[in-house]
Amino acid sequence: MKENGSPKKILIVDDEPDIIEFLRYNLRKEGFLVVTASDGRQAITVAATEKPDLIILDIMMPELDGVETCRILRSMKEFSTVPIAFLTARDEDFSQITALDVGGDDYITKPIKPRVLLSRIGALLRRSSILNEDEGDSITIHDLVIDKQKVLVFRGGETLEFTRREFEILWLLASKPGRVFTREEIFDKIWGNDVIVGNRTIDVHIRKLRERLGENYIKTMKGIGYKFEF
Amino acid sequence: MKENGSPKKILIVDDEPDIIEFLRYNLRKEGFLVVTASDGRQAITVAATEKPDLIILDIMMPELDGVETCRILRSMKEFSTVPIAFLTARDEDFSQITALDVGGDDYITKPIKPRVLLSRIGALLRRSSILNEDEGDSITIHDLVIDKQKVLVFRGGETLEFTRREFEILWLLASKPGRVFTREEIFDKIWGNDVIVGNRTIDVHIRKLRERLGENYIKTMKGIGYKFEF
DNA sequence: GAATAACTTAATGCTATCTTAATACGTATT
DNA sequence: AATACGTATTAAGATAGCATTAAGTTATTC
Repeated sequence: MKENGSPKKILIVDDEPDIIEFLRYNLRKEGFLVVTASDGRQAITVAATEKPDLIILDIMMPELDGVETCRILRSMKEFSTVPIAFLTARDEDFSQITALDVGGDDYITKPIKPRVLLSRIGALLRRSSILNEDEGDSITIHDLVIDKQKVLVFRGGETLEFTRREFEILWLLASKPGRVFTREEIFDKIWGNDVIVGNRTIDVHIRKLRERLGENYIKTMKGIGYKFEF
Repeated sequence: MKENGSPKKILIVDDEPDIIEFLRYNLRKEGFLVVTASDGRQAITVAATEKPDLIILDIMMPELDGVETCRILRSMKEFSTVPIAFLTARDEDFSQITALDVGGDDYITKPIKPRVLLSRIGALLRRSSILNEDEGDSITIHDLVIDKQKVLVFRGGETLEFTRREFEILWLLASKPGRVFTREEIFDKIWGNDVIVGNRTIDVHIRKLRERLGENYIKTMKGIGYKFEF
């Protein structure tokens, strides 16, 4: 499975060297960059410096267990949306509820089948939000500078703030000015296949965007979709 | 979620009666017509007689598996464009690549969550519009550039806008310049089999097109149809 | 863990777009 | 020339699709 953008970096956190090696081998083979840590504390420092696109956390670890590590990572701004998968032995599944509660996105049970692992990882990476893609840091169009790193929009001297969803939609539309995005496309890219939101949700976000941006940037093409234009 | 046209017919193909019943129940509840088959061979005959609007195929089946069934269906003219979704257990994901290769439009993983299922199906059914086809981004003929991504037509410096229907018709005609499209063909491609519109509707759209485009692009072939020409 | 912000849903209203229908036009055929 | 057939034109009617608002949920923050 070839990815399109730059290779994704995956952080593996486990105290058993065998597991780490197994995962590293399989992930490297598929073109992922792999960094590792052997406990929670280490995981946090490695994560901070390496900025992985996805984190695989063993639940059972000395020092700081996976669940706690996840909680801490999630509390850090830069990891609030990075996909985190838990690794768990088949039977200690008490963890599933807690794990997902604490902001994990998936759990993978040992023994690990490579194909399953890769498919899950694929799904998680696809799901990851627009904001996590590394391509392009800012877009400048007309009088706007849309800065993805800062999640801010500048116009003249003023600075406009948007919420996450609003910004994601704006970024998507502005990434190809003039091109029309259908609602389907927008749902796909912003929400992915797992979350289902009602039909009017998107309109509300568009309205919020227009409220702050003015009426002249996002155009409705009735029956077709929305586009960015000035 | 109310549908507009006539109720859509969905063919479910699975060898497990439980799954069939589960799907049937959930789809019926949403107003779909449901027909079923328990293996690939049966699926093909049922499809031929029932002419479903969408097909859900289990991958793992005795006799003829989902992938093969899909390949056969796709080779039949009437099913070359009908959306086909694959059903697959979470872990047997080797199929994903093959499945999409062979002409499947989506895969749905078991266990099936009704809301996800319905949203996917909705997306697949909506997708069947000219504007959503991926093929071809723009057509250049004579002095026109017809841009499907932007849903715009450029001529010299000017930009011409069209509504959805207008653009769809223009795109259709311009996709094979010189060739005559009968009214029936146009109805088929633009409106599909479910919506029925009166036969003056098309004239009105043609007129709108000519109004913006000028008289020299779309030619009426009396008693035959319309064609794009300059 | 209460307060605040963000997101989603739901209800209602609006209007561009689509469709219909009524009439006019053109051109073959008798 | 009269008829028939198919298309053009127009304006009015219907509707799909979007906008807007407020209220309800769910996340975040302090």
